[in-house]
Formats: sequence, structure tokens, C-alpha cells
Amino acid sequence: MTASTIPPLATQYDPFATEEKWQNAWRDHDVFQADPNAAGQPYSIVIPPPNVTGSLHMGHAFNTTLMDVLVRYKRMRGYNTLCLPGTDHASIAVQTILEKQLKAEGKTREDVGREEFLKRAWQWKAESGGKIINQLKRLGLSADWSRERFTLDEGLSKAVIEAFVHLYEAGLIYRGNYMVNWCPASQSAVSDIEAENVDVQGHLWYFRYPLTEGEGCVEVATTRPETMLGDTGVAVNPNDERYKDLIGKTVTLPIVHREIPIFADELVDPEFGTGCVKVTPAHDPNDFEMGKRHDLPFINIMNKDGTLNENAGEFAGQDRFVARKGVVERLKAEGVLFKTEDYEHSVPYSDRGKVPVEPLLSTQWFVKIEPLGTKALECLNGTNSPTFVPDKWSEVYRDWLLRLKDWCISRQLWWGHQIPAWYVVSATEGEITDDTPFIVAHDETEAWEKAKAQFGEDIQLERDPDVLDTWFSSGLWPFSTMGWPENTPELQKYYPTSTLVTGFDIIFFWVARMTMMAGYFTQEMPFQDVYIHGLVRDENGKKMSKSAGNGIDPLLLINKYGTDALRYTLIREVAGAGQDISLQYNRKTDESESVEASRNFANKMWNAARFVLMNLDGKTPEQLGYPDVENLEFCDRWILSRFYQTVAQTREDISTYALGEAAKGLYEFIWGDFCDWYIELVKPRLRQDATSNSRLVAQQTLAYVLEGILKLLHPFMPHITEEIWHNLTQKTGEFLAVQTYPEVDEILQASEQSESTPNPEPVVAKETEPVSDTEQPTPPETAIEPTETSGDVAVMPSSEEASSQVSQVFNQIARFLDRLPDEVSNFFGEYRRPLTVFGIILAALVSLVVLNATLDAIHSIPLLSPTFQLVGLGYVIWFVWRYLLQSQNREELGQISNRLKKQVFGKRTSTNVGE
RNA sequence: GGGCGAUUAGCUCAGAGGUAGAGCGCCUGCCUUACAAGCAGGAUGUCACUGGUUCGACCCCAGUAUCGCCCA
Repeated sequence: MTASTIPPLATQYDPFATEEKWQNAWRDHDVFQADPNAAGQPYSIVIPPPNVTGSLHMGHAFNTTLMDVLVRYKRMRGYNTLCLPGTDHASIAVQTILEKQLKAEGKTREDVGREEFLKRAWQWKAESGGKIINQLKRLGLSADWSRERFTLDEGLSKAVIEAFVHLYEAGLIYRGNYMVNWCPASQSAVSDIEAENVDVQGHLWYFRYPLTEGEGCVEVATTRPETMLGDTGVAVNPNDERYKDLIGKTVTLPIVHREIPIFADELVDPEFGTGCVKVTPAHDPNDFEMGKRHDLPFINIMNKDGTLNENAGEFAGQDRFVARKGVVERLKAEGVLFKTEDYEHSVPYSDRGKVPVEPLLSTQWFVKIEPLGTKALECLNGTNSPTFVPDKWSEVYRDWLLRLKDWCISRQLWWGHQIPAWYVVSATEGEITDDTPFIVAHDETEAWEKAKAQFGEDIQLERDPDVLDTWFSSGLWPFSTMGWPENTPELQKYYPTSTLVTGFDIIFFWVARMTMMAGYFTQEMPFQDVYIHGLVRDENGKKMSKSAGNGIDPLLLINKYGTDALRYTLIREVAGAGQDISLQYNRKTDESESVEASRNFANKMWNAARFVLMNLDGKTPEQLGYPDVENLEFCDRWILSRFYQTVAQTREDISTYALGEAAKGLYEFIWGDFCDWYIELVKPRLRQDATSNSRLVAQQTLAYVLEGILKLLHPFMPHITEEIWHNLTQKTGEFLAVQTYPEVDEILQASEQSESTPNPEPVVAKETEPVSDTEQPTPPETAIEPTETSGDVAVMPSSEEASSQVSQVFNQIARFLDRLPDEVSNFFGEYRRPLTVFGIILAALVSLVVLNATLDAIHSIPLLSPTFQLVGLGYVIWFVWRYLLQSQNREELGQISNRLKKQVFGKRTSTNVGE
């Protein structure tokens, strides 16, 4: 294509056509396809698989954008990149949705049967999963879609069964009768972390249990009076003087007239209530412990649907809350209820069922968690693996690993991985009981073989109907998605993964499950870094969640402002890593001022490109060549210096996960420096005739910096930058997404390399650049803190040219500007109008000439010179008086210098977590 | 009850031991041939409160209050 045919851009950026166009192009050209056999240091991310419970909300958009910025950045840095997408089957959540649908049809799951139910579930998965994947694509996620996974996939199911059998054979999975959190709504056990404590205004009821022999009674208090029907003891603290005499005696339980013992246990808090505690071992976790210690009977009074059973006598069949009232009435009638007080306490609610969970004794499958937790803890303590960003979350994670309880992994549901255990039901009259012998096997064939070998030919097998906790399969996600248990090329290349990006609310649910599983099965932690981000809050500061109904569909904002605008808003808001972000949003109009501001930024970018394209005479940056270092004018030097400073800062920020800072820095450079200043300053030169060298250099610099900006901004705003880049470079079959990320002092390196040739050919960025094993980030010093070689070459014309007085003065300014990029911005910021600044600069020239000698001397103090130059003599005098003449203040100088250095050179003290 | 975080302009948020910042919003004037989704200019703050350290505290320390989150 000839350059002169480049058509002008529209005056406004149209995100909608652009986004679809490039999303399709990236897909059609397999731009994000990972190749484990290709060269390059690996960078891999497996996305946290969204639940197939409908569609994505803003939190997912936030998470997805953060990941994609990292992935796109690393890809442009030349890493061999894998971003693996997928979805999670979300056992309880999806089953709840389906049962709700059935209920609307007046059916239950038993009515339709397991097979039909699962058919519906898969149908639901197809719809919801498709919607979610589409949303991820609309967000511009640069994932390898050919590797999309689902936790119930064949491969992942194989991994789940392998893991289960392995853990079982290692003695880490057992079946036992324990207290679990029972959710009467979903009629399934739920794990501890699926129970959420809710503060409720309840009552504390006080009863008297009469001593079986003699006069007197004990007074107990409870928030759940109906459980007294299952009481099998009364406990007191062994050191409680009030009740010493009662230990060993018995009381007679009202209503049921059971004789139960009074015993002593340390667990009892003598300060609470009356200091006597009724003990219901089958319906309270603490009481369960005491019941085991003191060998009490475990009387279960409840059915799985939350109604009372035959052990509750006259209350049998009543719902637990109906029975509560009835029991209170009866106790009142019997005269043993003597006090009722209002009492606020917390009640565990089922996350999914939204009803209070019932502590219930039942037979479930458990994972012995301690050995798994120990391994994860060792990795954390030994090698700080995984590395949490921000660091504070590693403490949260450690605390949790230190107090693990065995993990109940069976769920009485149908949607999920069915437990690979077969009961020899012929041994227990065709029923699965607590004592039925069982076989754990990879499949039914193997189960039969094992069973026959053990129990003979004439047996009957039945598979455990329950499924596994969803987190069991998602705990394997980082390696099961790469083909584990096979040792695939993917595992070899991309595992362990580089970064996990997730919200802190999921550290225990998921992150810890993955580290424990990975530690056991792969002997290493599944990711190097865990980048924990905050939650997206709504316009009222509340956490966005499906249940609160305050979520915002990201597509609403994408359809209004474009993907890049939404992405940029989410990133810019994240500044303080790990901080929650609030999204401004008007629910009535679906408008958001902050996203609109980002949309405007995109449009600004678009129009800057429009201007540049209109002034390049139809030439591409390649045709124009790099800016001619020998003929740069001072504003060219200034913008190049600012550009390289921005390059260094952006790289530094991304490598430390300071994505918000990176985004803000780009905004300031693009709008504040490039658009407001450089383009304005360069306009007169562009109006000069075609033979003007000044004009050519301006064109070269404009084209070069614009292309650099597009690269810098691409991870944040992938679509608009890709679109502009193609307009600018006129390239086909190539993509900005795989160009090399800008490097500091690139044109200097190029000009040094081609010093011998008069017209240096631009160095065309290679698509992928081999990265050494230990990648060295380009030191930002090169740009920001010019050394004698690079700084002076970058900024100063050659000494021969700088002979005249005027040149010297301009050199001085150029040096001044180059060394003080931030201060220049501030300075300019106070005098926005170019003409005014020009006048000021003229005035400054005079001052500078006068001060030249002084400043030259001061130059030899490299760190301090910027300050002296910036604020001039007055400040110097003040400074000398303040810091140098007062001896007691000299010590402060070091600290202030450091601070100053930070101000001038940007934040450079942070460690390179990501590299 | 334990822990973590926040509290800075109307809103969303940066910030730093030495005169308080950005974006949006607001006010004024401009369709200046990249952009009115823009440009130029302007107003706006007991930096939550109370003590302490300091020559000097918005910043450091202690406590209080409010909000949010996590855990029990």
C-alpha cells in the first residue's frame, strides 16, 4: 500500500466496530495461541474460572482486565505467554438455580431423576458458559481460546478422580460420621467456609433442669431451645466454685424426661449465661467435642429437611423454627422457663441456601487437611512461595493455614464430580449405611475387579450418589487445565504459573486449596505471585454481589463507552494495589462519569493520532525513519526525554503490579505532555515547506512518539491502539499486540549502531524477542538520570554545532528540560499557554546565562543540581541557609535528597516483584 | 469479641515531616483548520476528632469516632 493513500481518521473514535474487528482478527490469526514448544521465557496465567451461574459482573471485569494488562505486557516483552481461560461448574450454586427452575414447574429433582436433571444442568452450562466466554472476549482478554477448560471436562474429571484415588490411597481421604454444616435448603453438607456468620437479633432462653435426686436444679441458657430435646448432658467449668458439688449428679430433662449427667469441661465459659451449659452432642460443634470426650450419647433430633424427627417426640415432623416456639411454650407451661432476654448473636447461614445452617451429625467424606497445609506452610515460610502482592495477604493466608480443620468434601448434590467410591451394598442388605464396605477406584470396571477380589463374585455394587465439593476440582485447576496427571508439554513449559490474579475474598476458598493440592501433587506451589486485588464496590460503597442485587453488568458500560474505556477506568481506579475500588454509576441512565472520562481519553488519543496522520505526508514511521538525533530541536528532545521517562516508569510500575500508577502516568504523558504541549509546539514547524529539515524532524518525532505511545498503552486499551497502529504503520498481517514494548533510549541505540551510515534505517521491532533466562529490566537511570554518555547524546547537539551563544543557551535549556522532566511538567502546568511559556522561557534564558557559571559548578553535584536549577537563586539561597549553614539540619539533607530523588526520578525503590 | 483497611475539594481518589494535588463536576470565555467527548482561565479544603513528639504534623506516635471488610 502506498503511503499517500492513508485516509484521514474520523473525528470521533468509534469503539464498537473497532473492538469487534480486532477481536476477530486476533482470533483468526491465532495471535494469542500459546506454543509450549516455542522459545522464550514462559509467562502463564490461568484465569480464575467464573462460575457458570449466569453472567459476569463488574468484579470479573476488573479481575479480567488486570490479568490481561499483565499478559499483554509480558507478551510484548517477548515472553512465551499463555493465558488459559475457563469456567467452573459451581456445584451448589448451579444446582440451586436449577432446583428453583424446577420448583417453578412444580417439580423436584427427584421427580425428573438424576439423568434428566444433569441434562438440564449441561444445557444451563452451555448457555451460561457461552455467555461468560463471550463476555470475556468482549473485555478483550487475550486468552488462548483453544485451551478453554471447564471443571467438568473429561480431562479435568480425570484429574479429579486421579487426585481423589491418590489421596484416598495415601490415607488422606476418609469417610466418617462427623458434625457438618447442614444446609436444609439445598439439603447438602456445606464446608465451614461456605457458612457465613450473620448477626441476628434473637433471644436467650433460660431453663431450669431439676436434679434427678433431691431438691434443686441447674439453670442453663440457650439460643436454640428446641435442641434441648437432644440434650444428653449439662456441663460446667471445672474451676467454677458454684457448681463443684453438682458434678457427677444427674438432672432430668423436661419434656422428654431423660436422665442426663452433669460433668465438668474446660470448654465451658463460667462467665457466659449461668455458667451451666446444656450439651447437645448431635447438634452443636462444641457439644460434639464434649460429647466425644465424655462419652455422651449422640441423639439426632432432626431430619435433613430441617424438620424434627421421631426422637423429638411430640414435635416430630415440625419445622425446626416451629418446634422452637412449641418447645418454649411447653417449657413455660412446665414452669422451667424462668427468663427470656433479647440477645444479639451471630448465626451461621448457608452461603447459597441463605438459611441458617444446622450443625448435623452425618457420614461424609473428608480430606485430612493437616499434611497438605503443612506443605503449603513450609513453602510460605521457606521460600515465601507464593509471593503475595500486596504482602499483607500472606499473613492472612498463613493464619488460615495454621488453624485448619479437616475438609468435608462430599455434597449431597447431583451436579458435580460424583465421588469415585462404590459400596458393596450386598453386605448391608442393599442399603448404603455408615458401615457399608466400599471400594475407591478410577472407574466402575476397576471397582468391580477390586470388589470381587476382596468380597467374592456374588456381590452388588452401588456408586456413592454424592458429588465432590466444587473447590476440590478447582483446587487442581492450575495443573489439571494443563493436562495433569499426564506430563504434558504445557505442564513442562507453563507450570508453575507466573501470576494468579484474584480477590482477597477467595484466598481461603480457592487460593489455599490450590496451594495445598499443588503442594501435594506437584511438589511445588502452583504460582509464583498471587496478586490480590480489592473488591468493586457500588456507588454507595457496598460490595457488589449477586445476592445484594447491586451488581453492574460490564456489558452495559461497554456498550455505552467501549471496552477500552471500561478497562482503563477499572485499572486507573486501582492505584493503591489491593484497595477496593468504587465505580461511579447512575443506575437510572446506565451512565458512569468515570468511564466517560476514560472514553474521552480514548477519543483524545484518537484525535492526537488523527492530527499526526494528517501531518506525515502519508508516510509511515518506518518510511520517515527514527528521529534524526543530530537535528533534534529542544522540544523534540524534551518530548523524547519525557517519553523515555514514561517508558521506564510504566515498565517499573507494571513489574511491581502498580497498574493504576502506570495507567495514570500514561494519561499524564499522552494528554498533558504529548497533546497539550508537543503537538502545539510543533504545529508551526509542520506548516513549513516540504524541504524544511525542522519539519521532517518534527514528523519523525511525532510518528516515533505516537507509535511508542500506542505500544505503551496497548495492554490497557488494546483495541483503539491496535486500530490506530494499523492506520499509522499501514501494516497488514502484523499486530500491535505482538510488537516489542518500547525500550528506553531506543533511538540512541539505533543511531549508535548505525553511526557509519548517513541515513539510518529504522530498526523494525521483531515480533517476538528471545528473552534471556534472567531478564534484566532496562535500568530507568538511562532515561531519567542521564549519564555523561547517554544523557548528553540524547539531549545535546554535537559540540561542533553548539558553538554559538544561542546554541549554548538552548543547550542549557535542553539539558535543563531533560534533567527535570517532572519539574518541567509542573512548571508548564502553571503556565498552560504556550506563548506565555515562550515568554517565560526567554526570560529564563537571560537568567540562565547569568547563572551559568554558578550552575556549572553546581552541576558537579548531580543529585542536587535539578533542585537548584529549578527554583533558581532564591531557592538556592534559602536552601543553603536552611540545610548547609545550620549544622543541626545537615542530617536532614540526606533524607530530603532521597525524597527529592523520588520526586524527580519517580518511584524506583520498590522491588521488582514481577520480573 | 479479635483482626485488617479507610476517613484529603461536591464526587472518585493520589500525596508527602517544611505554602495541599489530579480527574470528573461547578463558574467564565472560546466551534483557534486533531479533538466541544475539545481549548483557555477560575473558584473550592479546620487533610474525621483529641492529645503527644517536633522549630514545624495533613504526614510520625497514642487514643476516640464513623464506615467497610475478614475471622470467631
